[in-house]
Amino acid sequence: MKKSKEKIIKVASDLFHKKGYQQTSVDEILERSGVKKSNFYYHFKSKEELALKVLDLRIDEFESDVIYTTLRDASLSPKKRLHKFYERVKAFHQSLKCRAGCPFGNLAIEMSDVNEKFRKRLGLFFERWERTIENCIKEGVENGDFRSDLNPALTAGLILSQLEGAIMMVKTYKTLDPLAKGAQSVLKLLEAA
Amino acid sequence: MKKSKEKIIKVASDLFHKKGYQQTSVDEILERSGVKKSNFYYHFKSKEELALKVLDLRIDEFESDVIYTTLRDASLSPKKRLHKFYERVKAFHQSLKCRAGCPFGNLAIEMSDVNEKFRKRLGLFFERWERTIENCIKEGVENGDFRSDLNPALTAGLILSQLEGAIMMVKTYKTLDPLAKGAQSVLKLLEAA
DNA sequence: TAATTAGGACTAACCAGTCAGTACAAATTA
DNA sequence: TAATTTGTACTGACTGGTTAGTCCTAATTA
Repeated sequence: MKKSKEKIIKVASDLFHKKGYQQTSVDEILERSGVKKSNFYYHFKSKEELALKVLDLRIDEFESDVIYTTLRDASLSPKKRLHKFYERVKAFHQSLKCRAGCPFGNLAIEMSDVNEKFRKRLGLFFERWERTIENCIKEGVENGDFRSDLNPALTAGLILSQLEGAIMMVKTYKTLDPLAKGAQSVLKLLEAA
Repeated sequence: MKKSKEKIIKVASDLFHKKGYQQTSVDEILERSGVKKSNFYYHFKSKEELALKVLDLRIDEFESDVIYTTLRDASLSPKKRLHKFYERVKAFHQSLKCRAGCPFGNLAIEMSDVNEKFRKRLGLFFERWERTIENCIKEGVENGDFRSDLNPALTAGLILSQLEGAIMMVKTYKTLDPLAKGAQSVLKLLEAA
């Protein structure tokens, strides 16, 4: 049941990531998923509705993915958490051969001026992500992993921005270097003296 | 004469920044510049050629803009240079009302997987920018503005990534906060003890 | 029997790009 | 100096393809 719907979502999720929302045509989603147009519009009232659904799903998946949950893995020290987080992010972009980039960052740049629904969802998502990093930093400051004079909230903002920018550079340079060096640099700067 | 060509470039430069390359139609450039299509194709052999021209011009302009040249302003201490640089970037995005984002970062994300010509130009541009920042950091390490254990190249990479990510967040949140807080955070972390 | 899928024809707007030809001024030639 | 050529800028009409989305009927499946 609803096999077509699932197939559409899967294909669309991949295409939106790799080509962006606006550059992915409904016809291409249809062709790749082997679903007929009439069936598509039976399940979704518009391309926008599909994309919003796909975004919500991607956010849910990511927030329960190891990459993300590593940040609150209580079995690891805050410093180790951050280190492992970066390793997993690197592995993800390696598996993408330095293409595509961050599904959320891409969409934020593409859609923030164009569609408020996308912008708001992405804004809330980034805020949650930032808070998750903030807690990790806070704990690290408390247990002595990180410099005692760090402002956790400010530092979390820096880490997330740096990460998104580094992924942009990975996509541009087609090397993992910006991510590897960025991680190294951040970890070094946060380190307790 | 060639007034049409200049008008096209001006209008296209603005539209490419605000809407992206692929989402800007030749027809819209024509409408806004009051130039006829046949005239457009007299001056440019394709939309791509125009966009490449526009990109080259934007890069040239930026590299001689105050925002950029502040980074090598020998009349200022390295720390002051960096501070002033962030202030000018903030002013730029304030003038854009937190919309549009970074013309180069946007294009890098949009085009790096799609068109090698764009990707290469942007890659070289980012490299030059990074080296400019690197020199500023190096000098700051030498004169005692910044921590003596900083690796200038690594730090420059971090600063540029963080900047691009922060601009992404500015566009998403529609506040200058990510840029303001990011600058504060970076300056603090680089500070000599 | 109700939900789902197939099939296909259609619309209206939009897309990048082409084409043959016009207008005019400056340079060249007779 | 008058006639001609050349180069630049421009125009309007057009092509072939793509876009998201609609409409309707019939078949299939849970």
